[in-house]
Amino acid sequence: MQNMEISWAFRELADLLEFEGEDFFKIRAYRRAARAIAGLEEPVEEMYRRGTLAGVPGIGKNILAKIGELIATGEMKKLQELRRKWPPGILEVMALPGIGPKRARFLHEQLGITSLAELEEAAREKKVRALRGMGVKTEQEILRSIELVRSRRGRILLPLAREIAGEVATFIQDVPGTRKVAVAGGVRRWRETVDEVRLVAAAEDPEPLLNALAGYRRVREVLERGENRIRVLTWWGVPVELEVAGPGAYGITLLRATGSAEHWRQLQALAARRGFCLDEVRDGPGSEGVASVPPVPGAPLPQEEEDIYRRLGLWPVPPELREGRGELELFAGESPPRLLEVRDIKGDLHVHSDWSDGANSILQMVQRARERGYRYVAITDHSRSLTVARGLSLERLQEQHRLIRELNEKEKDFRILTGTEVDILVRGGLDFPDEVLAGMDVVVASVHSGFRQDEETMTGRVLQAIENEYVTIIGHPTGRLLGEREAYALDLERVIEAAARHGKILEINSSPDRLDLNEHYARLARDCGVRLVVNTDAHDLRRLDEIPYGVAVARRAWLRPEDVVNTLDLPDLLELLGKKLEVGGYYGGKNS
DNA sequence: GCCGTTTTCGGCCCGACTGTTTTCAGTCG
Repeated sequence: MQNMEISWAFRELADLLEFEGEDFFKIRAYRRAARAIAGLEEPVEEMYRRGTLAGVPGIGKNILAKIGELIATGEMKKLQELRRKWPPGILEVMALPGIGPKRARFLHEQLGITSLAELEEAAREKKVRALRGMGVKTEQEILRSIELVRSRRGRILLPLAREIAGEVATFIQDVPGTRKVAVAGGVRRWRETVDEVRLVAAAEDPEPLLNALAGYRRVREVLERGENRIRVLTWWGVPVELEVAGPGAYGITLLRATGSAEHWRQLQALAARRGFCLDEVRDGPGSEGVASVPPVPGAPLPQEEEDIYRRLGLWPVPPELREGRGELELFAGESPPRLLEVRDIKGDLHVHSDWSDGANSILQMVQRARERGYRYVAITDHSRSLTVARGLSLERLQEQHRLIRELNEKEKDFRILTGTEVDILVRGGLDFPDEVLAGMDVVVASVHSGFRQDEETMTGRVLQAIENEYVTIIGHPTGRLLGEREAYALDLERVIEAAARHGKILEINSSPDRLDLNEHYARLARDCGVRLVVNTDAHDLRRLDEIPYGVAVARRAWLRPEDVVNTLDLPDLLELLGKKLEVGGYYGGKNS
């Protein structure tokens, strides 16, 4: 059993117990265990067998026993009981913004609500507003939330999609007859969210591969099947489509299956102008290899994507850029553009530690950053107002910075930058006074409160932060949480314009549920002369490794290394930040 | 539920906001 499945089981257990009104701390313990399991780097099964699982914080006697049960039987009795007891739809109701366990329970008791559809009907019939403690506003809010949930239904975040794609691809790779297999579709293009996983394989005979996938243990049902294509619904509720191409048609099949549809259409048009024909590879015998770019007499059929691009007079277009937004022109020049790559990143300027709500110590985060090949990392814990995140008081902040200066004296070839993620307060202004901010290397200013303010107010808050001379970076500028929370009302064009004017850096937050700024605004910002930074906002070691998600956003925004400040070497970065290079002693604030 | 040179029992996550009330319950970050 995979870590993810075990983690999910505990999450579901926690959700159902919450609906039942079980003790808050017990629920939190299950959630913590779920997170801990998801964050493990080794397979839980192995750790369980070796006896090392008991040492993981958050996993005690009881949870360990439940994990043992899951590993041995594939089931958890307690969870099964709860699943029998409550209809599955109640969890969706409880997940609605504004609806928690109490209200979900209340709606269930009063109106017999067991699903979103039933809740929607009740709200439309104005039955919700009649309940004690609810009114017209709540009812309308419920209808709006249901609509939002509907619009994103079936879409999943990239990390899960990549995990599914990787697992199924590995499985197909091992099927006898498979020559090669690749991930295609939106996953390969690094889209923010996807609604399916697409794979392309090369084999002489598609049959064994299609059969294998149809019988794969994580496949719930076969949705469609053709001669060389199969679409299945997986255990995760995500459709997976596998297309098998004959060896001669692999490249073109992969190209088409990667998309986007618009990119493919433009390629076809370009091919037509050059007297080629990019055909669909169709189902059915005889179609393999017909897939064409044929008419260069004597030339071999292009086997790989790259060959097809070259035949069309283009540099191979990286998958992230294949959106039909002008990339063909970009890659038609004398030399291909040099886009940002993960290996260009020399440090992370937004990282949390266990001084606030991070899970790991400064030294652990630094060690991991070193392992990634970074030359610097900024420790930017939360500021004092964010009490839920154990925001640092002035005293603790200064203590932390003293510690960092000491640590830096021992570090060679690496620099820990002092910093803060300072709250942009509800009524404007920052959570630390200027003279404190002045003494730090990196000041990330972010909004964590008052999300529902109107656009004018919110934009004013952010502009005020940009105008503060000690702020270096605006963190996760729009505050969106993919699939959970819309961006707050913000006039981003004014923000970008102000950032350009004041020389402030805008963040591309790599957290896969944020990706904030998104590719469109990142590109706009760059075009307006704003520098960007790709940060992880990591709260634990593993999340330091999420940098490729942010880099993918940057690439989809066509950013080059020089557009992104954390590709700079330390001296150049410090110069940009207006800081001196020498180690220690540069913490010049009044409070040092 | 987990955890512990403050404890094997009693802490763990608190303050603000919202919509509903007319003093508060529920939700959220």
